[in-house]
Amino acid sequence: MEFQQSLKTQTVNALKHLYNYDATDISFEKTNANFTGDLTLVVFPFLRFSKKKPEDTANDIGLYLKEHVSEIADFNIVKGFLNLELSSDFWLDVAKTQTEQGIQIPLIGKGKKVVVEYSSPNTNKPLHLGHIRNNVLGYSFCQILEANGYEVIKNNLVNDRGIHICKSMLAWQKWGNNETPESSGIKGDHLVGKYYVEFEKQFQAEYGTWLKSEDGTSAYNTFCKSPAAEKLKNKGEDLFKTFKSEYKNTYFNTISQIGSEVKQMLQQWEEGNKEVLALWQKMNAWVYDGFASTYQRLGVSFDKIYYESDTYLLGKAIVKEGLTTGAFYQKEDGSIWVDLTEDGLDEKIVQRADGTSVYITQDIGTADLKYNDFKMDSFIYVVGNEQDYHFKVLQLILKKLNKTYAEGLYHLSYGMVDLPEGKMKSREGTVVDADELMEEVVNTAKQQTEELGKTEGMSDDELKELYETLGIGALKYYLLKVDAKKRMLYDPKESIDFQGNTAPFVQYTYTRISSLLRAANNFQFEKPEVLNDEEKSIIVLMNAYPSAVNAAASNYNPSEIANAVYDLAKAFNKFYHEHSILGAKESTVRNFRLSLSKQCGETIKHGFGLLGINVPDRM
RNA sequence: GGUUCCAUAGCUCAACUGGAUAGAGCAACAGAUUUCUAAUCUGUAGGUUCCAGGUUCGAGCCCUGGUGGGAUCACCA
Repeated sequence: MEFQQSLKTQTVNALKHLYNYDATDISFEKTNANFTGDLTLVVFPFLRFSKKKPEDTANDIGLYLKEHVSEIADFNIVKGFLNLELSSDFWLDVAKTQTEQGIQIPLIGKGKKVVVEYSSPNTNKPLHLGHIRNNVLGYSFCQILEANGYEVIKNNLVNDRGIHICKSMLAWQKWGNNETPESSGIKGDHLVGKYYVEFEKQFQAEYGTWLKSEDGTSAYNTFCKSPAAEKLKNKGEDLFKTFKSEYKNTYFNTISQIGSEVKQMLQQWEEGNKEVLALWQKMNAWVYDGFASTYQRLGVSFDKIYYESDTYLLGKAIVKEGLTTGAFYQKEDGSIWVDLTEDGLDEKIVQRADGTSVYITQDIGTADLKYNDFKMDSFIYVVGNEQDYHFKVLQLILKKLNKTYAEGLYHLSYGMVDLPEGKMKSREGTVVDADELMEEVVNTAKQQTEELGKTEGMSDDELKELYETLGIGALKYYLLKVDAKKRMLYDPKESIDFQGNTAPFVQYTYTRISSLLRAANNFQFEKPEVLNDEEKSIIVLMNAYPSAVNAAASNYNPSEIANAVYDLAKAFNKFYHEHSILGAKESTVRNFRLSLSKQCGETIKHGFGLLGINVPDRM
C-alpha cells in the first residue's frame, strides 16, 4: 500500500518534471498476464501534454521512475502501455511482511455502524433454495463488513403475522387432528408448511367447484365480453385459464367460504382473541424450532430479531407526523397517500381508509425503530430484486419525512435462483426445500469421499463433521461465487460436483497445505536468492487479497472474495505440483516454500471464513 | 403499455468499473502418479461479447435505437 502511494507520487513528479503537467489522479493496473511486468501505467492520457508518440512518452516516464523508485528493476513498453517490473527483493519483502504480520485489511469501515437485515422468513412455510441464497449472502456480507472494521448488527425481521399464517392455523384446526411435531415426527416448520399447502388445496377445490357452478359460469361469461378478453382472444390465449387466475383473488376476498373463515381468524388475532393467539403461539413455536436447526446447519446467526407482530403498527405514528409536515396528504375517504411523481414514480398509499397500515408503512416504522435502537450509519436490506421498486419508494419516503438516516439505506438486491426446468417460486410448486437440499449435498460428499477411500484413521464423528463441511461448503460456495445481483441457475448436478471451481477443491487445497505443515514440523521464514514464477504468482495473489476484501465490501459482493480465493487455490496446486516443497535441496528454499504454503493456507481459511464456509484439516 | 434489470465459448460463470491477444470451470479429445494427499496438474479444440449506429487514442463495459428474456407497476406481504 505504502509502495503504491509513493509510486503514484513519483509518477506525478515525473509528469511535472518532464511535461510540466500537474496530474491529479494517477492509477496503476495489474499487468495483464500475457505481458511481462507487475504494474502497468497507461500513457495515452498524457500524450496531449508530452506531445510525443506513445512509445516515447512511456519511455520518458519509465526512465524517470526507474531512476527514482528503487523497487523498479526494469520496464518495458508495448504501444502506450508502460509495464513496470518490480524487483525480486520487493516481492520477497512482501512475502516476509505477510508471514510476519498475517493478513492486514485496511479498515475502511472503522467507527461505522451498520445494520444488515437478512433472511426475513415467513412463519407459514419451511425455507427453500431462494432463502438459502439470501441467508448465505447476508451472513457472508456481514462477515466481510466486520473484516473491514464496521460494527455490524445482524438483523432478522420475522414475518410472523398476517393472512398466510392464519391459513396454516385454520387448516390445522380443521384437518390437523391435533398433530404435533412430536406425534408426527415432522420438523416443526415442515408441519406448519404442510397445513399451508393443505389450505391451498382445499381452497382450490372449493374454487374449482364454484367455477363450474352457475355463479362461476356467469362470472366467466361476463369476463369473456370485456374488452381485455377480446384482446386475449385475438392473441389466441386460453381465456378460461386467464380468468381462473385473475379472478382468484376476487373469489377469495368476496365469495369463498374458507376465505372468509381465514379472514375472520386474522381479525380475531388482531383483536387479541385468546384462543387464536394461543394457537398462533403454539404453531409459531414449532416453526422457530424448525428454523433454528436450519439456520444452525447453514451456519448463520443473528444479533437482533424483530417480530412483525411487535412492529406492524409502528409506522402509523410516523404517517400522522408526515401528514402534519405535509409530506403526505389525505383523500376524502380518509386514506393517506404520498406523491412521488416528481421523482418519476407514482402516488403510493401509506394508510388505508379504514386506518390500517400497508406493507410500506410497516417498513417505515421498522426503519425508524432500527435507528432508535442502534443509531447506525447505514442499514442494508438483503432482499430479492423483485422488491427494487419497493425499496426505492421506501428511501424516497424517508427522505420526504426528513429522516437523516434515509441516506444510509441500501438495498442489497439479489437475483432469483432458477432451476434448469424453469423458475423456482413457492407458488408454482417447484421449490427445492432447504433441509432436503442440505441433506442431499452432505450425502453426496459422503459418497464421493468414500469412493476416494482416504478416510482411514478418522473416527465416525470426524467423518460426519467432514461430510458436513464439504457438503454445506459446496452448496454455499455455489451460491456465493456468482455476482449477487445477477439471476443465477441452480443445477443440482453441478452443485454437488466437487471438481473445478467449487468449495471442495479449495478445501482440498487447504488440507493439502495442512498435511504439508504437519509433516514439516518446524521451519522459519528465510529469503531465497531467486524467485520462480509460481512462487511469485502466489505472493502476488496473496498481496491482492486484502484489496479484494475491500472491493467486496464496497461493491456489496462476496463473489469477489470467492474468486480471489479460488485463484489462489489454483495457483497453489500448480506450485505444489511443480515444486517439491519438503524435498527442496537448500533449506532456505524449503523454508521459504513452507512459509508461502502456510500463508496461503491462512489466506484460504480467512477468505472462506468471510464466506461462512469451514475448512477441514484433513480429508 | 410505463419503469427497471439482464443478454459473453455447447453449458455454468469471470473480466479489477473505459485499456493490450475477452478468461476459468464443466462437458469433449490427448497426456502426466518411484511423490509432501491425483478431489491434482499439462496440452488441444471451442468467440462477429444479441443486432445496428454513435462517443474516443481505445468499447463486452458509456450513449441512442432495435430484438429477446426476467422483475415490477395491489388499499398483498
